[in-house]
Amino acid sequence: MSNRETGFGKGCHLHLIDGSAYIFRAYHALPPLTRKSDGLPVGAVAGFCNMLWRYLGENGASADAPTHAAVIFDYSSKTFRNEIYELYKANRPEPPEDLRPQFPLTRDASRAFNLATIEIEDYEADDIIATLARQAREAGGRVTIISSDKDLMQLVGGGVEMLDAMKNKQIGVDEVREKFGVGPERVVDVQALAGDSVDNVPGAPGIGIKTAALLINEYGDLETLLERAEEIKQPKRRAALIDNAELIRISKRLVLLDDQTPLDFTLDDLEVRPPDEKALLDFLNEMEFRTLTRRVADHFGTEPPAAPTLSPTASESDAAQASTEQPDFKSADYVCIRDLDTLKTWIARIEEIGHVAVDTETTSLDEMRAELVGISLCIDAGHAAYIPLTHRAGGGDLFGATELVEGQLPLEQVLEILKPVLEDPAILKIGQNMKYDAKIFANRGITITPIDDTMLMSYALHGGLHGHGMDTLSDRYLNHQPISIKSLLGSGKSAITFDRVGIDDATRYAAEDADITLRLWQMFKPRLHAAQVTRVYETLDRPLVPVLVQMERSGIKVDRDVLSRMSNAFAQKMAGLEAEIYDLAGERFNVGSPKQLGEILFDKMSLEGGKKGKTGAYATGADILEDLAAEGHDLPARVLDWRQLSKLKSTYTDALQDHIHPDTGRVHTSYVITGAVTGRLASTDPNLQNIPIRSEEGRRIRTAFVAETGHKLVALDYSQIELRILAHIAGIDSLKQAFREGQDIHAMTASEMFNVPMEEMTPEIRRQAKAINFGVIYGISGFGLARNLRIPRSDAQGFIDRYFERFPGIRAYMDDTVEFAKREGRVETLFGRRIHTPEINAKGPGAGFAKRAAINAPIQGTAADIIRRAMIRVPQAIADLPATMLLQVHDELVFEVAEDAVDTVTARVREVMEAAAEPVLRLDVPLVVDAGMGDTWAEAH
DNA sequence: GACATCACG
DNA sequence: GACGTACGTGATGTCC
Repeated sequence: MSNRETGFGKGCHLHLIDGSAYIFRAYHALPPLTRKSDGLPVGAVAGFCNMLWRYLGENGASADAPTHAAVIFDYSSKTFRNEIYELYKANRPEPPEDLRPQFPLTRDASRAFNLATIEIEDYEADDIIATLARQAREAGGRVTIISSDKDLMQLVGGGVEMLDAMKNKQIGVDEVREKFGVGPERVVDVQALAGDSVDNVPGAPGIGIKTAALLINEYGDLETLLERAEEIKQPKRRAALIDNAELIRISKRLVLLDDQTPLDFTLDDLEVRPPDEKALLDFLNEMEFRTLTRRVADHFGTEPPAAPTLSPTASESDAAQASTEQPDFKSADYVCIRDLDTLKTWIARIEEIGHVAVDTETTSLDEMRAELVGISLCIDAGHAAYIPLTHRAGGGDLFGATELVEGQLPLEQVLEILKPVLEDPAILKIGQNMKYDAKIFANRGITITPIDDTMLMSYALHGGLHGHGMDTLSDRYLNHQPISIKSLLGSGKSAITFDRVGIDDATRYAAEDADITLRLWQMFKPRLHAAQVTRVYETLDRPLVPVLVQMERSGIKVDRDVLSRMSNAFAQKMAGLEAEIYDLAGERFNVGSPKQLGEILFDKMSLEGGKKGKTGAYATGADILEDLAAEGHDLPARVLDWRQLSKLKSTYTDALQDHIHPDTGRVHTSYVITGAVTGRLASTDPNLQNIPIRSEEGRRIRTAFVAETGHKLVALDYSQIELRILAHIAGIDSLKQAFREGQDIHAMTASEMFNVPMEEMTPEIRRQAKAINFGVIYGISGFGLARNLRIPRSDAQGFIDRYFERFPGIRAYMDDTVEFAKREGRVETLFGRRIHTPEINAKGPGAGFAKRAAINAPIQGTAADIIRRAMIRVPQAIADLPATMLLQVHDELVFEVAEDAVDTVTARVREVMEAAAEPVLRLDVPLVVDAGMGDTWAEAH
């Protein structure tokens, strides 16, 4: 290949720079810079350029300067290794959105530095590096690989070294041996055994680098080891090797680099050339890297080219930029689009820029019933447009119906024109609470994608600090109070719908909303990185939007007759109870009024009981009435019965009927993604996450939730997920072991705590241990446990003390978590979701609440993250099956499935749910999912 | 609109 | 030593 007489050979020194690795490292190491003139993300490019410049500077002068150099990139994520093993690198998340446009720019950067820039389809950068390193070595030259990637360490030796440019650390044979426990020539054997969760190389289960090195050193090499696997004494290791021999061999093929990559150039083509002064400066200037441009210009002894930036005084910070360059809201330009030409001009501009803030105006907050009234768009701060579509004149005839106002483009036509834009994968649609708009569009046959959502960004950034509604965000982050919807619609009975709002007012309001959304997006987008919540936003929150859109639009079928019959039965029973209650009280009063009830019980009948706090009213909660009933008083007992029926009737059997959609015959709840600070969803209108189940009477309500004919409801729920997570986080070996062995965890806790053998366990002791287990998750206190178990506080404290004695790791977790929260003002889930705890350092009772919330949040939140991950993966897993995901109830998912697909769907969903933490997280405990099936939700659970 | 109550995980 | 408490939600009815 190379001409050894005159070309690459002895005395030559080849530098191979692992470009792809540096992009990712630069991206994660640096704050998210954007180009000032247009907001193009360039942080990774900046880091990459700085690295190259430093590299050239350090090497240019040294005696060890490279004679040849190249930067090597990955061509794409799919390579020939996917042919060997389908799942190779299947775990890799998509690169973050603001990194993607930087990939081609880094190639440009490499070329601007006049370095040979190489990428080859189907091959990873590592293979090209391996091939070039082999060629150089065979030609008698030296090689330095600028990378810290452990996958390249197999190449070290025989004149090949590595250099971690960021740490400026050499990696030679000794360093490789230190890392892998074997020499470079056996690195692949160790990697094949140990596997790699990052690249999804399977390896042998239970064998890590340490064990792998031990085995390889003992048997010499991998093949010998596999052939003689029967000789291994440890039964687990032996089985792991014998059972997985094939997988291990595949793993080796995955980690073994291909040093025979076909290349259409020679080493001689990689000879170092000095950078072209003008090309380099032009590139850096175009990227608007001022400091580096100046530095490079100084080096060449020339003037830097004229900066293209707008304001010479603007500082590097985005805050300064926001205040100097953004028009204020007073001078904002909001237009009303009433003709096709204007609309098309806007669309052309959107296509050019590649993103747009979108907001829909409708007649209802209920997306399933809402009529689309208008759409607003915003491309850059201060410039927004509103497209009125179905505004109507006020007044109207007897039924309120009126003709459309003149001067509006036809709805259908506008949707037809907008559809390709809204569905264009190259145009980012930005919204505030996009789930709402996505449903509005979905009901009109438009799948809006891809999206960004400022509400979800705020949730990831500021969870626990404040709400994430547009008014709050605009006030806090833009210092602007938007036009209130109330000022347009009024409130209460006289409120009008948005279609009755005048088009001028509507334009001001709607365009402003889109404008605010765009400005919030510009502000939040770079902050996601700074706060390290990009992964949370991009992998846990945003992808949930289309999933929930599908679930909410599907709804669940509810049998009105069942509910109606139950309502009647409840009414009758309540009437009977009321009569008894009046009789016992000696007068008629409103049983539903705690105030009146308190006066009857404690004043008139002089029962024991006290006043309560702020309002001075008697407390008449269920626990107090239960105590009274236990003492033999009939009235409180009857009231308890009445209250239960009243609750079931008003909240469920009556209210649920009103939520049955007239067209679909189904109930469509709405999930609030930002509803709970911990990462849980909240369900509203109606809340389907609190349908009764604990009482037999209430449970019957679930028989009204039914499957379509020929279908079944399937419910799958995580067993004890929060306790499992606690065992993992706190690292409690005995609990972890119990979960691994499938033991009764509450009985085991009881046995440990009270020294009762499992065979002699009584339900009562187990019940107490169960209460303690739950208490621990909630940030246990003697008072709370005492109240829950109805035992003296000193006894409860004794239990807790004993518990901590037996499980000291739990106390350590609690103390560490509270300490972290006090120091950082937040806690985190295992997936990096941040939950802020602003009250934790407060004085007074608030601190107690904050402490317990801080202890609970990582546990509850990690569980919430896990089921989010499952929900995001499930639709793909069952895409080919006649099944629909309908509901989520924190640790449970409910599906409607064609009868003959029940078993397949159950198996697939269970698999997804049980593996939902992986590959990001490898829990020390198994996740177990229970499943049920039936014609109604009562049977399925 | 605040409060008490009670449904769920 | 006192404080005042289990964690996270939403819907309903009463009362001001």
